[in-house]
Amino acid sequence: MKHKMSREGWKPSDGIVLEDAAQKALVAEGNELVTAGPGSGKTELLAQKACYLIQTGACPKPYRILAISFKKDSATTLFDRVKQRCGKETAGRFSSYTFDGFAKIILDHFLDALPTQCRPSRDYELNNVEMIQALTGIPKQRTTDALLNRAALPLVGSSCENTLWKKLLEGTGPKGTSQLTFQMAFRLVLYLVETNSDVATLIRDTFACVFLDEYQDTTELQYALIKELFLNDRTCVTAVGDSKQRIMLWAGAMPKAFERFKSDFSPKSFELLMNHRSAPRLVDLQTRMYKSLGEQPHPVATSSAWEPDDGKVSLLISEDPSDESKYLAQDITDKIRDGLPAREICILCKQKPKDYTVGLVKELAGNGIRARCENEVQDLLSDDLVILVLDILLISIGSGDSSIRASAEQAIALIMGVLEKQSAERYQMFLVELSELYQETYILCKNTKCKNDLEKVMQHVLDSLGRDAISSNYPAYRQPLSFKKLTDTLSRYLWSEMEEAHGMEAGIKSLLGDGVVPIMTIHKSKGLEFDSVYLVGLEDSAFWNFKYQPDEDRCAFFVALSRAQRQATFTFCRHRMGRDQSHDGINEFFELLSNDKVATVIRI
DNA sequence: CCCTTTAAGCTTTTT
DNA sequence: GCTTAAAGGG
Repeated sequence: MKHKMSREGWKPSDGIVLEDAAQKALVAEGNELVTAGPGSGKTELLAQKACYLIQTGACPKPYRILAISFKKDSATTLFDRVKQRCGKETAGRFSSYTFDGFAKIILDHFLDALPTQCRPSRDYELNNVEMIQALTGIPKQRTTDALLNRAALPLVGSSCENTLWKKLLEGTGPKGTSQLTFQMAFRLVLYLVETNSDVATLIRDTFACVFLDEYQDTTELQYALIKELFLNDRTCVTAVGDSKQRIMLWAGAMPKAFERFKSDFSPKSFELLMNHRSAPRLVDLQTRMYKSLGEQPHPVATSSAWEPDDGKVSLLISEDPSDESKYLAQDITDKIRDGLPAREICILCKQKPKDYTVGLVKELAGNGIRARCENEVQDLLSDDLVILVLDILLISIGSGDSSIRASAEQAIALIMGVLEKQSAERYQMFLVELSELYQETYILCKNTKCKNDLEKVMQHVLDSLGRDAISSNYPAYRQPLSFKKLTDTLSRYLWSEMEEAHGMEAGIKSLLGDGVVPIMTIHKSKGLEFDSVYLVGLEDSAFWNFKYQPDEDRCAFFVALSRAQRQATFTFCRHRMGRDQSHDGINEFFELLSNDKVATVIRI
């Protein structure tokens, strides 16, 4: 085992050199608030800080580090980075959860400590939307949440919100399976730690350090839990975020998140001043927006890999979407023919991406390039089991590379409860079973003639893995009908891809997004980066809310712009969606882009 | 059944 | 703000 390193002697791993502010934030003790603009390398900072805390003993054994993110994606990325930077052993004391994942673990662990009148059944179901709708008779999730939120735990009295809670806790089926919304589960956890000091102490004594990712998006409820658990003189809380990228206010993010953290946690504040992502000319435009985004203007350093004049911002003004589509399609096609991968390009919209890009998608298709709204398939493709099923199909037809084979093998071993260490003999047997599964699946795939056949292949794969075993490894698949939903949707999507792409291999790769230009909303693009970004529809009708939420819409524009590494293009059409378009309401963006030091205006 | 008025959606994640 | 769906009146 490696011995403890001294704090002074510790150096970032993999030859990473952190900027000054990041280095200071890394070694600082106590609570911290880090402002991390786009491309500032906050994942790197958090990963290195985790390594530092564990390797120097600043987070002493047996304490762990807890990182909380909003998306699964960010949670896994952060964990993987820690593993990559400082190895499995160190990562073993690093927990990376989403807010809801963290809450669920607490709920599952301490469920019995809840008072009986608000205790869900052990086998509670989470976010079973249809069931919750059926029980409440309310179609909209947000209305349900708003009503349920009014109830005071532990549900004394019989107000209508308490009755609704009780109805959902009583749940469905003969055994009375409770039906919880995510918000209910979260509130139960908050109640638990507020009222049960044993539970709260157990959690506090597990984690010495807490990281809060994308802190600007924290909701009131999430903040209450963090404060309850980790505002004390032993836990060090590091909040990392950027108020310039705060576009979730409308969905419940705390308007004064940073002020609250400052006054409650009295943190040391740091601001990262590098932008490792974008070229100088794009960064120049980003910093010109600081003032209107409520931040003190200050220089932002770019990566030395860029030339000072690198980066290009354009504003494309056209009469109608067909001109626009032709121009954009040509630009995108040129890039792809020059060797830029389709995934390095992104087409962004403020809203309704499908409506804004029908013409462009057709035009690109004419050039042999596929573009797709990621919003539709994202849910499907962020499901681990879906990816596993697709990987199994790929491997079976002989198209899975070694990394896919390895990750599938690992996942299947986990499902089947086979551990390599446990018994080499047992593992050998498992490998034989695995190759049989691939063999059988291959034969079924070969005879796939319609969507229905495809569904049967998937059912066979699921049966071979064992549905119960899958359920215990993938909690979302404990719910009835979830398997049917998977085979249903996945076979529908895959079959249409296979028809278009002529064949299963091409179909799967295409469904996975290989060679496809992504189209998405600005909101979905948060946290991502692309070589070239096209924002289609810089028009009043897309920014209709600007009058009422100018700050948030400025942030949206900033988020779109800051996704781009090399090129950002904004488009305005005088005529779209069957009516005339204006930009009076969002003229500040046009003034910015009309400055010829900043952008090139193209009129066609 | 048709016309008018009213209300909601638009931008989201999480096991 | 503007579109669409639901609800209400004749």
